[in-house]
This record gives sequence, structure tokens and C-alpha cells, in this order.
Amino acid sequence: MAADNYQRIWQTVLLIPSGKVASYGQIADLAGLPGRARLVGKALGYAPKELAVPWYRVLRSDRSLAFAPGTADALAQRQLLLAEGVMLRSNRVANTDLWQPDLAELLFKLQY
DNA sequence: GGCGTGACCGCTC
DNA sequence: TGAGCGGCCACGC
Repeated sequence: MAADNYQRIWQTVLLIPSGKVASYGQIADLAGLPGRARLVGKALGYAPKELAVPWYRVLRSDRSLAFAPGTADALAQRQLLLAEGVMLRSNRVANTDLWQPDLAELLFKLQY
């Protein structure tokens, strides 16, 4: 079932530490789905609340928010990020807040 | 099983 | 920076 992909995506997103952000492409990559960034977006949309997936820590490759500025989702995402100390400058985050995952740690936690 | 759709990406200008 | 464009591919009809 294709939901296996979603599971991997959710697992990966859950690994993003507080105060850091990652791009859709990056998540897709780490989840073993290179080039399938769009699938990550869908997966986040389908993510059940119970998992408490930190969807707001996922941005576009240019570090801008995935939602159009002014929308409820964009505002919520902006506030959640600010609450974690992520620097936002005109709908974009500083590159110092990008998540730089440790490969060994990922291999251990994801159990591929 | 073709067709439109999308929380994207990378390259150009 | 920002905008435009083609490419990608899983999903729902």
C-alpha cells in the first residue's frame, strides 16, 4: 500500500528537532523518496492528529512557507515557528535554522 | 486506465 | 530576490 510512503514521511518529519526546519525535498530524500517532494505535502495533509506531526517545520526549498501569505495556515505556521525561536524574515526563515540531520542518527532512528 | 491536480523542485531570466 | 516554466509522480474520479 502506498500509505507505507506516508508512514516513512511522517516518521522523518517527527525527527526534525524543535527550532529547526527542513524542506519538502529534503524530507522526501530522507524518507527514501528522492524527487517526490509533492508527495510529502500530501502526506502531511493526510497525517492523523494522533501522530502530532510537526508539519509547520517543513518549508519549500527556498525556505519560504508553503502556504500563501495571509491564509490561516500560513499565519499558524508562522506563529508556531516563532514560538520555537525560528527567525522569520518576510515569510522566509534564516538558513541558520535549517535542519542538518546526522546520518548515523537517522539510520538508527529510522531503522532502514 | 486516462486525466486533472497539487502544502514541490531546479533552472533561467 | 522574484516570477515563469517544464518536469515529476502518487491519487482520486
